Amino acid sequence: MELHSLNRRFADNILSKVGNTDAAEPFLAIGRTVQAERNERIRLDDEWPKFVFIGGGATKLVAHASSGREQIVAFHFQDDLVSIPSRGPHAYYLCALEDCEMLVFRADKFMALADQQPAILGEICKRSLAALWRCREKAIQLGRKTARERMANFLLAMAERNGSGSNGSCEVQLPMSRRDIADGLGLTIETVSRQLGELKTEGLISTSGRSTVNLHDLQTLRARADLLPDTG
Amino acid sequence: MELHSLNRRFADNILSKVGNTDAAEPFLAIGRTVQAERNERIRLDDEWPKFVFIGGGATKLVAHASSGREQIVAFHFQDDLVSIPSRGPHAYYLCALEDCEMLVFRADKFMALADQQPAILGEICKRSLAALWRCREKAIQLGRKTARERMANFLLAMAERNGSGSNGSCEVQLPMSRRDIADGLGLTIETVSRQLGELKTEGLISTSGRSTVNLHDLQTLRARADLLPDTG
DNA sequence: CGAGCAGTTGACAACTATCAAGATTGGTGG
DNA sequence: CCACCAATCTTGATAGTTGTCAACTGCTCG
Repeated sequence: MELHSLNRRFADNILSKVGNTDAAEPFLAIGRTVQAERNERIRLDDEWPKFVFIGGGATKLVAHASSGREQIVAFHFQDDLVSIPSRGPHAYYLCALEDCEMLVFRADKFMALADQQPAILGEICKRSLAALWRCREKAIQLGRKTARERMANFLLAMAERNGSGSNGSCEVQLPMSRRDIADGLGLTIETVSRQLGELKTEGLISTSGRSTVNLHDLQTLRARADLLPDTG
Repeated sequence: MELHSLNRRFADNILSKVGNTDAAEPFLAIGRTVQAERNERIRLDDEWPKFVFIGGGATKLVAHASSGREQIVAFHFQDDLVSIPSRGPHAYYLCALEDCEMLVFRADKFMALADQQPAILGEICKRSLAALWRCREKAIQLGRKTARERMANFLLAMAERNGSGSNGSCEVQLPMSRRDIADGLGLTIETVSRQLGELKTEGLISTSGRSTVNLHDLQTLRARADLLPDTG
């Protein structure tokens, strides 16, 4: 992706409702363009909260506690706007799952500009609330679900995002390693591996290579995820 | 708290930056005043996402999965603005920890009004992001902390919010039951009780009655919470 | 084709949940 | 003011799930 294309994409996604294309300039002036390779951490000083616009690629937002334990707090993909706090009780960093391109803004400056454009503010608001809702769903998973339920839920979520095929069966490409899955679900890689093994044994899924998973019985998987029925 | 006072409080907290006191009227027109007693669930139809302004009292935002398992996703107190999604993978409800008074808004109508007042939009934005950051911290706890660490962290957080006394020691009033603590930390009440017991045995805390806890050694508790050191 | 890393599997330990009694607490009514 | 009651909390014994450590297997990519 060329620079021009990144800026364009940012304008289209975040500033689209403004109508005035000049609106992009002050934002681009305070934004820093960053390219990151697969598995590269995006360097962000801890001093200021940031907003990061993902122009292309997939990223994980990781928190680390001491003792080397890490928790992936969210995955973010093309066109997402990620809010990253400065270092608090835990330190956060953004890491590329695949080659990425992004725009990094100091949050205070970004908000100062947004304050002058209600449409942009509304967009940020909408996205923040969506992120909050997703984060709550993750909290429920981490607090009250078994390894089996988390795994089923994860596979279904991936299928919804980028699964192909339908009528009860579905092929999914996992863009992340077992470690990332584990860090996202609050489990260990061994437990993830074992859960996949059990699902295979039961015939609910099959795998080929490291990243391809075939879901054979979405309905049973949904039951395993222990979500609420559609109505009730 | 009288009605007038509730409306006033809403205006002061959420609309304060507008300057124009007439700005409150359209909001109050679409808001529903709700009183709730201790342990009462606030009835919210599942149809629409909501914003709830807490005029007074303390509340818990609870998600329930099937199997009767519940996870408290956040506690909210006076002057907080709570965003509640409509029923998704899990159902949410707001519940009063003590007698409460609040204003309930349909989120879409609320946002439509806010869109016309950048200052209000900015305020919502700021609060949403703060809620997101808190939620992420909770996710880390639920995903990667032991019962002991969660308990220490919880006590310290409560101390920070409403603890009295200082110089290494601190008295805290817990406004919630053991069940609520457990549901907030993703544990069972028995585990919560045992963790408190251990902390007592070690002399780090002492309790009197059900809700008073004395923290005797904040520094050691902080170490127990496994948070990052202040600089690192 | 082989090296190195990612993933799997197994044995075991640790932690937390579950089930089941008891013990406190704080409020109520005598 | 005291005794009692129901609810809440604590404690104990046990089982189940997940983490830890270690060995092994199988991808991928040079």
